[in-house]
Amino acid sequence: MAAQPSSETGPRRHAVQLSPMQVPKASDVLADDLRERIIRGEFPEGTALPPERELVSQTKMSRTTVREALRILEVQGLVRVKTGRSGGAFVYRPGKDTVADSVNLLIRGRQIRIPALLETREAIEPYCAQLAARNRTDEDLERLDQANTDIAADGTLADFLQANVDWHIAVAAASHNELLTGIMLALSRSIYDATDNQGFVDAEVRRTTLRAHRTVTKAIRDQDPDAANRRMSRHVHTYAEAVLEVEDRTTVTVPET
Amino acid sequence: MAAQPSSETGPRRHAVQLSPMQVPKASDVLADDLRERIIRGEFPEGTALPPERELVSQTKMSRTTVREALRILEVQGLVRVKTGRSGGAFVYRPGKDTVADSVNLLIRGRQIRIPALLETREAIEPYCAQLAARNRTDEDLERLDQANTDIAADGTLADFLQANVDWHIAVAAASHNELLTGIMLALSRSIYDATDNQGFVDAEVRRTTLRAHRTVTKAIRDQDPDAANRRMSRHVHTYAEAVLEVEDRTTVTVPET
DNA sequence: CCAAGCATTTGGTCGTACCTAAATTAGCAT
DNA sequence: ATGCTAATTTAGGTACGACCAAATGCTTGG
Repeated sequence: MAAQPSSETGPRRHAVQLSPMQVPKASDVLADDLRERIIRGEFPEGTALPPERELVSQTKMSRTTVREALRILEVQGLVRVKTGRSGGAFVYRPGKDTVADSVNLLIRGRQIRIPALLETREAIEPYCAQLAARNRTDEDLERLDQANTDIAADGTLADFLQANVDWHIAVAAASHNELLTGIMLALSRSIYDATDNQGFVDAEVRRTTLRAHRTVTKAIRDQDPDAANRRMSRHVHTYAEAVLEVEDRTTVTVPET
Repeated sequence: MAAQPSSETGPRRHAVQLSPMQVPKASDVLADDLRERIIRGEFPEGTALPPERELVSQTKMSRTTVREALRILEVQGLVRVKTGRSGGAFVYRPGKDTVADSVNLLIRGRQIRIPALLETREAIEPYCAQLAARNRTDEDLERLDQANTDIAADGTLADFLQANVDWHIAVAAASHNELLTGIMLALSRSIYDATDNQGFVDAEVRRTTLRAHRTVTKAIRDQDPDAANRRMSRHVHTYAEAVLEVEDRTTVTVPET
């Protein structure tokens, strides 16, 4: 059909030059369009997109295509699909969960080591605490205190770790920076998973943690950004060192392949 | 068919109690399985999954289902699909791009403001510089120098911004922490987009930027983590203030809906 | 008035047919 | 023999059409 350039010496019938020709997939086109509208806020959160068959008749695409488009958006966390009558695809603004998921994928797939996780945390959390000290509201303080009492309560290991994570997240939330909060959320989940069956958390660690949290919380309450930063920095650094020490002792077994 | 509990006063035929029953979607099951295998490294990067029709006969699922599963993995960046003979789904390890994409979604969808972006950068980059000073190799230094000469060259605005981003990414890369690098990659892209048509970059800004980059680069070369952290902190903070100043002046027009 | 059962809406799965893209192979002309 | 063209083959992309399963709403009988 088309005249190919064949080679430099070939007889060029026409001087037309075409780029390699990119034919986007129909489902991507639909997905891109819907995504753009969702992000622009054209549909408020929670509204239902038209049912699949309706979209079919509107777009003149096949149902297969429409469904693939919806699936793409679902994976990206832009819609949630419910079955049944008055079901359908409901619009959600992209959330921190999506970021957390992809970070987790990165971590697991690239075999990111715990040290790297802890380093990242050391980078982010002190600044979070600093911002928290500047921007915290009274509700933020309540959440922090709640997490601290949960930590103080002698519960199971899982309880302790959860309360621990809650506190760190609360600090991030108190920074009132959604992006930082999202990243911390992702990190926390992964650090939790990595630290879970690492059983180095004894009573001593718990007490130390609680004390550190209290001092940081106080700095945040007193709106002392500098102290908050410094103390948090110290805390996460100490924690990291403790974890790494255990790591080194346990690194005999590398579960690979 | 099934005996419903109907109400508390109803005649319970049997004492059996069932949880609300969650039936995972077939495509999700397949996707989960494949994802798990990919992440575990069962298939080395670049290998082709069996063709769709082959998967159909293996899994006894319909082609629709198989295709949806593949689409999910594609969106998550775990496979790339090529058409044509000897095409198919090729395995890729999850990369930083995926994280960058989701961060961008979060930023655009949640209308994250530039200040929040800059704050996040202020949190991460100094520590990146610190790690870079500790872990940098000679190749890292080469990339940094290259970016700096690119910045020095009097090019277009886009050229300058690109070179600027390259340098910051190079710093992150020199930290040899893939996670931090991934996050910085995502941030840079977004900051680039946000700063692009903000036209506050004049010759003065360029000169200041170059000077700051040089001092940080020197600290990294000299393997002085403390200085690297301090100087980078100063640099990004200054830059942030400059951007915010322009922001305040320009905030007259808020292009919304 | 209320609950059991039916009907409807809407997503989920399946199967088949056909189109299109890309690589290989066969064929034809020089 | 060479080199271009055309057919073939393999794979994904799209389109219908049918039917299943779940959730809700509606109706009807008590």
